[in-house]
Amino acid sequence: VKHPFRQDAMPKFIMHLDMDAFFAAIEQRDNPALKGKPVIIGALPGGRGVVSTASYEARKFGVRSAMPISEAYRRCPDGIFLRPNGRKYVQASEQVGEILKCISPQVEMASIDEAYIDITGSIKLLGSPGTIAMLVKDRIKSSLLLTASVGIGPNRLIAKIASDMNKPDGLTIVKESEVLEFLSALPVSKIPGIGKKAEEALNKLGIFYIGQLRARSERELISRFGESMGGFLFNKSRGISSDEVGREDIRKSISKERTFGEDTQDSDRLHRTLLNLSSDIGRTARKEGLSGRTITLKIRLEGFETHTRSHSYDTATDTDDVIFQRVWDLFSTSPWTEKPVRLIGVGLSDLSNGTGAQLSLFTPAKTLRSKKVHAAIDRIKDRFGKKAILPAQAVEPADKEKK
DNA sequence: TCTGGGGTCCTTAATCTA
DNA sequence: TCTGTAGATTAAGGACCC
Repeated sequence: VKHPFRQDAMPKFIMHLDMDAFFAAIEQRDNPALKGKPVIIGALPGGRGVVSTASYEARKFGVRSAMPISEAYRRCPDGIFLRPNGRKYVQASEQVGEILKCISPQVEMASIDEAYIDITGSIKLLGSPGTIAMLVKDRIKSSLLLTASVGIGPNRLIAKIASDMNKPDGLTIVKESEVLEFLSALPVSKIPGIGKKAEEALNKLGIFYIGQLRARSERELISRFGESMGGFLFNKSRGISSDEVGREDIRKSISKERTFGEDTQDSDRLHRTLLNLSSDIGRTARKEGLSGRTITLKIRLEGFETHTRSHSYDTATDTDDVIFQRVWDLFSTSPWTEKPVRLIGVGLSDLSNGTGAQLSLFTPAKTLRSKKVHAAIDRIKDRFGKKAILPAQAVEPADKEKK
């Protein structure tokens, strides 16, 4: 029997686990004086910055993630404001990962506080999806002293929306047969990927709930929102989404940025900051064995006016000096060198492994010889993906012959 | 309200190239 | 060889996520 989610296989059981107020909960766990108190992790009041995580006590005051810290302080002046302790959170996240790997080998940490687990194969061994969810929650509670909310559904979309239904310490299971009914009455903004702008655009068309979205034709959605977004909306409104878990993603870019305490025009300071950001990027790149050929300068002026300038070179780099020299070149030829700067940032992209030569050095396929080179390159692309680098030795002969 | 830092992906337009 | 075009690539900006 065909069903709407997979034509060629039995439905899976996908679990999404979301740690509750993760950063704040860790701080409360490790400092009993914070228990039961409104704890706000992020920038400190008085500075420029936003809330990263608010404890549930702080949420009662209307404090939310991504809220400017000044606003959070206005709403909750007696809150306890703390800077994040990243290392501690990474460690806790890894511990969560270890617990999940005992349940199923198919675990994907989607962020520091979220994971997808394919539990389809674990049911025979461990019991029903509900039993497995309780097992996970209990282990996290007893060994880490933290709570998590869990959603289970036939694919990633349903699992993710479900985990958000009953926070904190929640558990929501959506059977395949219940998917459409489950989605119908939810606001369109519950679909991950629909933010403020997309929600406004849909509301303008009289679409507020996922059920109303489903009532629109694919043709209409594509004509209004374009091929990509239209197809996305059409599928998600029907609960259609991937059920693959565990695809490790390769990083596509490295970036570092700094917001100044107050806007600055001090070119020495900008120079120093770019130098520091460049060497941070170089360090990260070398640590991960990556180098990049595209450099991006990001600049935010007074009034949040944001610009980027980028340039792609034909050689990739992971070296502090080269990154700096390239980004300085972009900065000094940019038109905003005189204006007060709020933020400055550096990015490295079009990444490849190691410091080797790039695919972009290809010679034109005009001769038989270069066709051979192309065939070799295609084989490498097939095997390693189109971003694969060509070992230096493999490039050089073609290069020499060309000259 | 006054907006961090680290990412990913999408769109659009111009240009290059197979 | 000429011409036309589909498809990459580059650059800039923005939406979105945690």
